[in-house]
Amino acid sequence: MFLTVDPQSPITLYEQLAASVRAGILDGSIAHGERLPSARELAGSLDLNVHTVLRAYQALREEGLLDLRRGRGAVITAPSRDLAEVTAALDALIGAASAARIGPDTLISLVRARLSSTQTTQEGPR
Amino acid sequence: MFLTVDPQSPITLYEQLAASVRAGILDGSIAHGERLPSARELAGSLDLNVHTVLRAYQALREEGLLDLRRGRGAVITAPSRDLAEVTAALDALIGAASAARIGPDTLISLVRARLSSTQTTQEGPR
DNA sequence: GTATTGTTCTAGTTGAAGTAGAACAAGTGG
DNA sequence: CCACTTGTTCTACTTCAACTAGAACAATAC
Repeated sequence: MFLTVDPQSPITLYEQLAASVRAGILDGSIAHGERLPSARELAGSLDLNVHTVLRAYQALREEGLLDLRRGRGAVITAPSRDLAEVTAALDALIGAASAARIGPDTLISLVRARLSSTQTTQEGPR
Repeated sequence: MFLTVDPQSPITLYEQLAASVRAGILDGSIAHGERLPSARELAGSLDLNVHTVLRAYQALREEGLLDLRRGRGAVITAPSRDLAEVTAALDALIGAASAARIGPDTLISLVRARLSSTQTTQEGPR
């Protein structure tokens, strides 16, 4: 399990951490049912404040990816997914954007616009 | 030309405005060579500060989408693109993500990760 | 020349993010 | 039962980017 964070990034620390966990869940490096390090522990090893870690954990819980309970810690509730199709679609998108000379910011804007115009499907297992 | 901004959005105002212009360029509602409203004018109609508008303009210039000059204003330097393939790829991605029950935040994270791992192609005309 | 418009500067406010420490409650494990 | 762990909640403070505000300035248009 490789959870990392870059203090220099413009993206907030808790968001980076959450993204790191999401990625781990997706690619299977963090398995369903697995327990994440305790907030205090992870805060220590990443040199973050406990509250920052907890904020990431709570964001993940709101997405239905994590189960948080006192005394027990943070347990993954979402299964790994088959990413083959998503990865393929993603590659196709990056390729098409590159061909059309569309920059990173523009592409992110496009994705966001499409996402917000669509009904947001709740994440996690049924 | 529909440039809008939502003060309630978590996304910064200047970034929203920049995204709005990028979208307009892409779909052709803002043509190559067209002149955007002056910063003061746009600030007035969007109820923003002049500096906020200028910040958006300057971001777009750094992306090679805009040409800024005193007295003349902001002129689009980037041509409209053929978005057919990009849109198709984007739809495919959204579909695949939805099928895999991947949420908006996770998808954005994925796209970002893919973008930063790839060489960022400079935007705009050659 | 005059008006327009981006550029640059100083200065202040606001709010989210992050840090810090403490007390508390629910669960674990002996 | 008891000690320990761990998330929850609370207050308080710092920091920094975003935003606002106003002014002076420089290049361009007409």
